[in-house]
Amino acid sequence: MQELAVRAIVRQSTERVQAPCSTCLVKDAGLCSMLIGKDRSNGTANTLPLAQNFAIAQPREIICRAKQPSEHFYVICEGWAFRFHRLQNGRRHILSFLIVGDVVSNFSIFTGSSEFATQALTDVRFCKFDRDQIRARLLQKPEIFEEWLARSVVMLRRVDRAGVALGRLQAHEKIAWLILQLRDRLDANGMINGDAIEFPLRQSHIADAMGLTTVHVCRVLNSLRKQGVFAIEDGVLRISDLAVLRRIANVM
Amino acid sequence: MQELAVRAIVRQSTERVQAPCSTCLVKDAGLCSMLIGKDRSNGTANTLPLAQNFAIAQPREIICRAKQPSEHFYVICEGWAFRFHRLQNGRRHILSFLIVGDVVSNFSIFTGSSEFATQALTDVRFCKFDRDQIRARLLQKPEIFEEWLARSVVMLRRVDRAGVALGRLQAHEKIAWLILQLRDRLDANGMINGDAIEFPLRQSHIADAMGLTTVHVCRVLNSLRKQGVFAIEDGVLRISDLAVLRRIANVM
DNA sequence: CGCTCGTTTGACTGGTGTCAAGCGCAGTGG
DNA sequence: CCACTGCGCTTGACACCAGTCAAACGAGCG
Repeated sequence: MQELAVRAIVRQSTERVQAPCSTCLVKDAGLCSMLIGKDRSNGTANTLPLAQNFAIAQPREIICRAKQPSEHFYVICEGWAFRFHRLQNGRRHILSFLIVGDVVSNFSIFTGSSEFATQALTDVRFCKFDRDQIRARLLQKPEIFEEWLARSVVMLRRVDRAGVALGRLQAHEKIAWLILQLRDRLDANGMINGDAIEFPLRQSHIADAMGLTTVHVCRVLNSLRKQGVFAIEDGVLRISDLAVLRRIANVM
Repeated sequence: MQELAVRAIVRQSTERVQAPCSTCLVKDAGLCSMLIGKDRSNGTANTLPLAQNFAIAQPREIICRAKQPSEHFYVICEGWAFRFHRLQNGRRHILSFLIVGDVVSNFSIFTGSSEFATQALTDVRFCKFDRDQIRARLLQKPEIFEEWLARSVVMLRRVDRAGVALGRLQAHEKIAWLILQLRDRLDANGMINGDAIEFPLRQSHIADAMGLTTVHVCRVLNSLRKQGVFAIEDGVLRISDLAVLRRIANVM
C-alpha cells in the first residue's frame, strides 16, 4: 500500500517535468486549450494560463470520492476512469466511463463536490485545476463558458441515452451499444488507428455498466465474437463488422 | 381533434386573465420568482419582469418535440408531464417525470432544442418564457444563474440515480424507488396533504420508466398492496407504510 | 508453489416477458 | 336506450432471458 503511494509520487514528479500537454491528443479541442494559455499571445491579467497540477492514479485508485468537498477540478489527460455507485447489498453500478479530455465532474466547479465517486480503471494521468480559479474564468470568458456548457450538454445526453439502453435493450444490444459508444468517442479523439483498439474494460465493468452479470457478459461476448461482430482479447478490441455492430446497437 | 384545439384555446385565455402565478404552489421557490418580478420593487431596466405566455396542453399532447429548435423555455405550472424516447421497435422509454415548477429542458436555453420529446401526462398548464430573454437574464444576474445551475445539478443527479435504479434494482425495488422519488418531490413542493396523493401515472408509465412490462408492473403493484406498503387506485396513491417503502427502495 | 484475478463452461433456477382472454368503464354513435 | 369500441387493469399458462452456483483453467505474481 505504501509502496504504491511512493511509486505514484515518483511518477507524478516525472510527468510534471515533461510538460505533458505538449503531446496531448486533445490539446486543441475542448476546455484545456482555452484554460492553459493557447491564447497567451493576447494575454491580459484575465487570460493568464491557469495553474496546472498533474497527478497520476493507479488502477482501482479513487480519484474523487463521493460527496467529499474538493477544491479541484479534474481533466483526464491519459487513461480510463469511471464514475460508479456502490449499493447497500454490495452491488456496483457504473454510471459512465471517462477517457482522454473528459472532465471528472462537470458541475463540481460550482457544487464543490460530486455525487458519485470516480475510480481509475487504468493508470490515469490527470490535471488538477483550482476550482475557484476555473469558476472565475468561466464566468469571465463567454467562450470558455460556452465550451463548459457544451460539455455539460453532451454529458447529460449521454446519461439520458444510457438510461434508455438500460431500460429497453436486451443484453446483446446493451453490450453492442456500450462498445459502439466507446468506439465512437475514441474515434472522435483520433484514438483509433488500424483495427486494434486499446480497450481496458474487464467483463465485470461491462456487466456493471449495463446491469448484467459477468457470467452473462461472457456468454454474450463469445456469441458476438462467433458471429464475427467484434472480439475483445488481452485488452484489445477488434471490430470485424462495424456495420453489423451499429445495426445491433441502433435499435435505439 | 379540432374540438380539442378549440377547448385548449378557450381555457388558455381564461387562465391568462386570472393572473395564474398568484396561486402557484411554488411561486416563492425556484426560478419563477426570480424571473417574474418578485423583486420588481427595486427594479431597473435589467430586472423588469420577463414576458410570460401561458399555454395548456391536453393529456398525450406533445409539449416539446425532440430535436426541434424552439425560441421558448417552458416551466410547468400545473399538471404532470414526462420526457421520453421512442425506440425503433416501437418501445418507449420514459426518461423522467416533470411536475409543478420543473423546467422542460434546462439546457435548451442555450442549445435551442432538446434531445428528447416531452409529453403531457395530465392537463398541463405551463409558462413559456422567451429563450433569448431568459438567457440574457441568466448571464446578467448571478443569483438567477445560480438557481438555474442548482436545477441542472439536481436534474443530472436524478438522471444518474435513475440509471442506478434501472441497472441494479429488482422490479419491486424499482417500482418502490420510483414511487418514493415522486412522493418526495411532491412533498418538497408541499403537495401532500393527508394520505391521498394525486397520482396520474398509469401502469404503463411506471413500466416504461423502469424498464418493465405493464403486466409485470400490475403483478408487483398488487403484491405491494397486499403487503400493505402502498396502493394506487383511481389516480390516487395511498402510502400505508412509508418506512417499509423506504426500506425497499433504499437498497441504493 | 500457492495465491488471486479474470475468464469460461455447465446445470439449474427464477425473475420477467409474452401471449391470450376477460373484465369494467367511459365515450360514441346509432 | 342499446351496441360498439377503446383503454387500462387483471389473471393464468407458458417461455425464455438472464441470474446463480459451482468448478475448472490460465496468467501473473510473490
